[in-house]
Amino acid sequence: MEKVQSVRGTYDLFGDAKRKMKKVIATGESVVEKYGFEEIETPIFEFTEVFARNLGDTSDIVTKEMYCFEDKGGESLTLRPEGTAGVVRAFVANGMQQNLPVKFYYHGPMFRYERPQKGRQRQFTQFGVELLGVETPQADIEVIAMAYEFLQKLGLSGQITVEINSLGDAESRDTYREKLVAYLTQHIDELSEDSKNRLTRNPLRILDSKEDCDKTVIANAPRYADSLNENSRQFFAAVLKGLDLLDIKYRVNDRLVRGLDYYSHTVFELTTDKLGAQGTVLAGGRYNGLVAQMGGGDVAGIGWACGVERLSMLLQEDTALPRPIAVIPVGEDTQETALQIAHQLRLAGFSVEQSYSGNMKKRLMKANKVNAAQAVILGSDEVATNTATLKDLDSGEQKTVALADLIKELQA
RNA sequence: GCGGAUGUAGCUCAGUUGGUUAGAGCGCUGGUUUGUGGUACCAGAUGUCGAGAGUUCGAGUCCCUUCAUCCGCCCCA
Repeated sequence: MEKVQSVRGTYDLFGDAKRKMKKVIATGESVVEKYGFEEIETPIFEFTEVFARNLGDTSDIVTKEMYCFEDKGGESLTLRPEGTAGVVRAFVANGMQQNLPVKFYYHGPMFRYERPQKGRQRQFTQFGVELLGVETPQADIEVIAMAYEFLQKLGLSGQITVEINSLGDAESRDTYREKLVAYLTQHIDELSEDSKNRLTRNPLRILDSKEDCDKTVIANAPRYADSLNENSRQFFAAVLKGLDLLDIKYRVNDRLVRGLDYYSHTVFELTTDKLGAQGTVLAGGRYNGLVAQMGGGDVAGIGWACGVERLSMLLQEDTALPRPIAVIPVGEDTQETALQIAHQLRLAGFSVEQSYSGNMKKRLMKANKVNAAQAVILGSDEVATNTATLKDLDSGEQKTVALADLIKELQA
């Protein structure tokens, strides 16, 4: 075995990094369940078309980032690059239109063949929510509020900016696209090479280009808001009003367009400046056409997903494990008693570390290393009198207690 | 996919214009007498110097290739 390293862009997760990710997911679950969301688990791979057809032929995810493979039956399959398409597919496949609204959350690995950087892996974890069957702005408000509360509970709201925009309905989007393309075509010589390409492929993306020459052109570009029709305008206003009512701070960014084709109306991103170029930590939007596109009828949808690794990298403090109780036998003839006591304490709900070898000094050192709060010391003297020495490892104080009272003492 | 930087013990890093047995701190192991840790002191182990080829009497140091990480672009969570 020569290649012991993990494949590019993948990581072994353990220790503090793993604990932080668990904390992010557990926090997300507890928040989202209060809003009535239930967990769904869909397969980690799907027929390639599920992603190819629905994310948009022009998106980079589809054109160059998917892990596609053929199985032994000759089917083209793809490791999921994002969560929404799979959940919507499951929604349609299981006929869930009968019982709207449907609220799901999920978490698990996603795969994208990209160049790795900090906060960007080829296998990464997303936690996301999907709310299907609600057309009113109330859904947008609730879903954003949920995202906001989630980051608040993680202690991150202070370093996060909420950016929001509206792409409007299909009509508004088409109107704007035409206007924008017309404008940009006049200035095509001033655009960067990348943007010249995007002009035919995905012109909206030019709006958030980081190239200076693009920025100058964009500064005078037609504004998205001016292309929104009355319906779209009212919808967006209602969403913003709701956020105001809930005291959620946001910034309207009319350059914000999302990468995937299925978005309409509200789109939003929660970003930080602490992760370099990978500042987007949670993002989502409304996707009213997606269910119909998969043959599930006219059902509205909205959702978001967050990068669990990115969020956990923002968590400052090390996540502490619960402090165990160390059970320490002294001498050979006390081992069996120690085994029994450790077992009883565990049955009583305590977290117990048995040191497996060494003299008393060694075992106390190990107790210290696992951050034990108390040590139950069992020597032949103690065993002979049915007692144990209970030592507080913070203060160093110790006392003799009867074995019968041990659990009561530890609970105090 | 494009541009740039980096790669030396478990971790963070030092290593002088190429010159003999490659270093530090932290961590780890053992000890400072037999049943008392977290502090202190003493001792010890650990590296195919990312991998491969090359130049040279001699390469951790120079050239090339490759792999990986980091930064930026693209894109995105």
